[in-house]
Amino acid sequence: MTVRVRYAPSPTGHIHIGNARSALFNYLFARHNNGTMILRLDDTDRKRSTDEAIQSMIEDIKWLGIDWDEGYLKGGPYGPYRQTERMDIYDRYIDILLKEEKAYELYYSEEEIKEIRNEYVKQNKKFSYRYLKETETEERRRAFKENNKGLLPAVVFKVEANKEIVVNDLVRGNVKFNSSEFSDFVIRRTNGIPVYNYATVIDDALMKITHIIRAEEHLSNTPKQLFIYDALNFPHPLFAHVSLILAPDRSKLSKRHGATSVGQYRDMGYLPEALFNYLALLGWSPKDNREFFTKEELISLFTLENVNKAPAVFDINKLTWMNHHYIENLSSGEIIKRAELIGIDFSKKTKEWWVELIDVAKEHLNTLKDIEKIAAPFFEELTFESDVLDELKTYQPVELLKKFKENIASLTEWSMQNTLKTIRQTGKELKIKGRNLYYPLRLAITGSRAGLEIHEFIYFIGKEDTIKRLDKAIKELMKDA
RNA sequence: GCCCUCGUGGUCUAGCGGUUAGGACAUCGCCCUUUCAAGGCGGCGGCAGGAGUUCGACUCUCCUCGAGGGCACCA
Repeated sequence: MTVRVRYAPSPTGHIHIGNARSALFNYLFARHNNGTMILRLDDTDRKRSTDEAIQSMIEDIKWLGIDWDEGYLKGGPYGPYRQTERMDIYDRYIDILLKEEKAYELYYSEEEIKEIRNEYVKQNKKFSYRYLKETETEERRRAFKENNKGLLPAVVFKVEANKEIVVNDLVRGNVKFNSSEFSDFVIRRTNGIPVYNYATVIDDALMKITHIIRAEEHLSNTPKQLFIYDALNFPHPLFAHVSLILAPDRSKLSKRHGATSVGQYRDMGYLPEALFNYLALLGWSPKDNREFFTKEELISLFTLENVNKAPAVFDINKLTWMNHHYIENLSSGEIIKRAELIGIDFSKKTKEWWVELIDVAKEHLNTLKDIEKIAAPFFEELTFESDVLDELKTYQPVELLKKFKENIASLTEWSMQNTLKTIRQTGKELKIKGRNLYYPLRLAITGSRAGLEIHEFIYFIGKEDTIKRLDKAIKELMKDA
């Protein structure tokens, strides 16, 4: 049996981190088993599934490094792969269910149902479509047709009472439900569009999906889907319900927690290989103490047995640490290429200048965006925040700055090595060393507490600018002396 | 309310009846006699609780508690 898995997002914009991990697990599982990865668009929510939304979803998934063999944009033997293009197929099976009396048509509008349901809730009575159907009159049917032009009666699936149903789940074992916990449910709306729990079954069955790997939030609805499999005599697929990714406060990761989409992480300067690696390790473990894996290694190691049952908190700190590692291992040229892709501007200096800068700045970069932070002082006038100035004063650095200016001015051969030598030389002459030597120079020349090593910074801004900056700092310090 | 799932340090995890409970991120300290950062070394910190079963439970069973998810003409 060849493995066939699918990623079936509802394209409503950028891919959510949780969905991205589902896609990732499907992808790894497919590749590990030499199976087929299918991309299907569950776009029955027409309001939200715009063309732009589909575009950014495709961009995100490709950027992350996930590709697929069959489906949207690729075609295949079981198409079309967009639910909105499969309406005739859904209708065909609706007809079968209706004919076999496994479903029924209900002549109530959505609004009417809502009202009735509210009424029932108020009276503490249990709502059921079945009762409505049993008490439905010929008169109501006639009235529905007359009053609801263009609308069809809803189609409701009949749930048989008191049947045990088990979800065969590869990560949770056999999860048992009793059908009496469920009541009849709508499978086709009055507007003719089928509902998720129905459409997904038709698609998964017809597309011969063997393993459904998806988030745990779907587990409780799986019995409903299994009822439909059974009603249509479709063989059950195997399931793998993967735990949710949680925010630091242990609730479901949502917009109020900050960045939650793949696109946002790309724009913040995270590398796809870092996100890929990090996400793979969230809820899955190779049972090994290593942390860094290439895509190929993950593919060869990935199995569903090693998927974790407990939900996992998304930790941006660890992602950032991982990202730093991946950036540091890229060549400076490659880093620039990647950074250009997210719109970082390299036009103010030559390519050579940037490569040289990034060669030494690499180890400071947590994200690609940090390049802007590190480069900013080169393009901005030197200014002093009052607290930085106060701190600088505590070193009483005027003599040091003057001496250093003198030494740097007489430096003939401009190199990183020599700027460092000049600092040491100045220190020796004044008998200052360590933090007392380097830190005031850093504060005076950059106006900032962090960044490149100070001799590197001096090298990159050049002699003239260094002297100008020293003058400015000295002037600032003398002001209220 | 009903149903389902889960529970190892702050976080991600290894462990599948006998371990000084291992690793990583974060945090703290030290070192790198040259700063911040990076790096190296080290420290703090954990089996949710209670009953069983067993010579012996993080590991097996039950209960409690806690967390999350589902119960839509959303997906």
